[in-house]
Amino acid sequence: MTEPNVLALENQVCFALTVAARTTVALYKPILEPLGLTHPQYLVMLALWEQHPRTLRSLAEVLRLEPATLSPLLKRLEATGHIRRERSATDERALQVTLTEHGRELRHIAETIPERVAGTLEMSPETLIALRDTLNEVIRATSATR
Amino acid sequence: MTEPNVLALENQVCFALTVAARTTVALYKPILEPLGLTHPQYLVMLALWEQHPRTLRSLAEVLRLEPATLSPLLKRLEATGHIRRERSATDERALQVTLTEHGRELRHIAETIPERVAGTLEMSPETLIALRDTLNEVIRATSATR
DNA sequence: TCATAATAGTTAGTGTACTAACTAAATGGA
DNA sequence: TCCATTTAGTTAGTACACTAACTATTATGA
Repeated sequence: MTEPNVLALENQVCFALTVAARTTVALYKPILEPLGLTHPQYLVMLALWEQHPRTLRSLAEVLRLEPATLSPLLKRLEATGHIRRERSATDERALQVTLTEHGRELRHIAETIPERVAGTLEMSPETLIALRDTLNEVIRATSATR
Repeated sequence: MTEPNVLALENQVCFALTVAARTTVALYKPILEPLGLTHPQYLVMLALWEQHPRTLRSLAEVLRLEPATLSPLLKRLEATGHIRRERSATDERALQVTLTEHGRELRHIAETIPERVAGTLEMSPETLIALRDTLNEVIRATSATR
């Protein structure tokens, strides 16, 4: 009776998770490059296309990132002309993030991206939806304090 | 007939993937801290417990990391006394990575880790295995050139 | 054999992503 | 009202993770 090796790299869900995340993000790189965006920046744009203006805090919450991570990222997005960063008039502490004209227009091009990515994944829509749901289950279980 | 928003953050598999990877890795942090390891360093240790000594290149391949990423990481693992870095006698280009006595001994403690992590995931073994298999499918599809 | 190509690591530069420590502004009792 | 507390961002420091450019060593083929 040979017991399974619990420490085998191949058996680690977390290893599969980090590698899958990296290889999938890498898939976006050539697609996002023409838009002048990195993948984390693209996620910020998705959040802003859904609702803008919104504060750094609001973005940090939906993206599940620390404000300290987002702060310099937003500065880079401003430098590339995608967004504007300005203090809220009603609350001087809050940083209002607004899409520029350029940032708004990118949405039309971006709309073709999910299909292109899904294409190279070679997986049925059902499998992808199931994967997404399981991942959200993982996120829920691993973020008990939120 | 309302068409689904393909750009909705909630619908992005890649977003769920990166967040799940980050929150799951975060789960390991307090567990690995007593061992003086980060999660990427832990993965290197897993690879070395399976087989050592082995070269930087060999590690980069199984971990699916660039040699440039692993190079400084291994230096940190050497500084904390987990491994030894030395040039191969037969090929002066190759970097042989060997576990130290301390690095070998950590394996016993590490053997309890997978169970503890799986516990907080609150998911059945079957679901976890299915998740791992789907992730490996994603990895395969997104790494066509390997 | 000897120049050329291939291979193995390293370094520099950029961009996340985190924690801890900080500043500034708003809030909320006493 | 005014001081303590909370809230919103920023900065500094550490650690990945990538590409591009580099050095050093080994392999190869005319």
